[in-house]
Amino acid sequence: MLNKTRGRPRGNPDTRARIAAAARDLFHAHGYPGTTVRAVAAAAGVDPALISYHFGSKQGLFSQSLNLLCVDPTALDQALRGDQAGLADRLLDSVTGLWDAGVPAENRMAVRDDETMRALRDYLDGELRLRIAEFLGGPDATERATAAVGVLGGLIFTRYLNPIRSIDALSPADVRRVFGPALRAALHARPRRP
Amino acid sequence: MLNKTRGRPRGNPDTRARIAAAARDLFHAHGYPGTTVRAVAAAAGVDPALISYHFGSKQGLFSQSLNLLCVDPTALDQALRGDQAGLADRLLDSVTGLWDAGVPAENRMAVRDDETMRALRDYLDGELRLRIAEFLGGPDATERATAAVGVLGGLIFTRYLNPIRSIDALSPADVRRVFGPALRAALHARPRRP
DNA sequence: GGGTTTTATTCAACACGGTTGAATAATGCG
DNA sequence: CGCATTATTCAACCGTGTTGAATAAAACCC
Repeated sequence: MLNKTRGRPRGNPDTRARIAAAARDLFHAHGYPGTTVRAVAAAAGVDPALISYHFGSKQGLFSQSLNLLCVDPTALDQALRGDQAGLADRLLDSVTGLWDAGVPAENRMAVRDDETMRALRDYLDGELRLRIAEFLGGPDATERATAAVGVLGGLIFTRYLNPIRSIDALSPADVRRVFGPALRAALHARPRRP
Repeated sequence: MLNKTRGRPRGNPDTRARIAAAARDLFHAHGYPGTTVRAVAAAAGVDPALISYHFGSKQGLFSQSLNLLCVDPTALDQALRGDQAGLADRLLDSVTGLWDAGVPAENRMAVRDDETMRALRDYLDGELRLRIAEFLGGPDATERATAAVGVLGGLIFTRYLNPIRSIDALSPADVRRVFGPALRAALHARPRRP
């Protein structure tokens, strides 16, 4: 940490990876604004300037150390296979399975900063919505997929990003029970023509 | 902001109100982290120290200058009156009416910081959910209200807080069409017992 | 293998952000 | 009037992210 000699160190210690690991832990525990560059540097046993050198900026450090937090393509692949009747349940399970496991309940609110939001947005709009529309097929497929993305986004928002108690407290089975009707309607009910 | 004399000024200019007004505009335009205390002070034509004096801290300034941003009780009162069949539409209209008017589309993402999130959370869980449950009545009322809050939270999240294009682009009428089925199902379909 | 370039690191300093304490002038109360 | 209170500016402090110079090891080249 302190008073290490100047210049390049002996051997090839993968300092970059150490920094990224420390950053992942701290961002995860204290969120983006709550994590200082100096704290990451200290945890990694390194000078603060090194992180600007390796990652360009604090924002770059964040982007590059948290890449696959809310985007797990395999979970979606499994959900988008099978009969249409069970689609809603499979989608709900894939959401709870991914987020409940990945983020301990205490720290869920910590992952709520610009980069994560942007990643989530791109994922919902660019990936999830299109794949659901493709799977549904038929008339109004894109509008029904949009509605479904709205419902799933609501679950993610009210359960993980800004957890409100009555939804945070549900078990995964309860999530299926409570959100099932709405998601099924979003997926399969024809949006009425006015 | 220039060279004003030290000590108390003549008359009784309501500087506190000027500061609050400037703060409201800037927070609204650039969000909490993007708004510096010094910028607010400059916009109000006062010394930065004054805002610590009057509001205690930047956080205090924020709390006291933005109180009713996403909580307009009268809109909810109107929605929770009338027949149950039209409830979903009235709720959706009250959301789009409130947010679409209040926040110009460009700056919607700016209102996304801890205090706003907390206010929104408390509102969804403490106010909206309870009132909807009370209005619905009958068995499973609280669970159906929870589902409805999830759907409405999804709309707010995917349209205003972290707007994804396909939902942000909808007209208020489209919102009714697209979200209507899901919200109606959430409100009125019995959560199945497994 | 020696000389040069490239890379990885520390150090010191900068600019900016929020906050605080002292100084100062007007107001309000007796 | 005299005195406490209040509203204001100023200068300074401390913590933040970032940058440029110095330095030492590694990698490359002929």
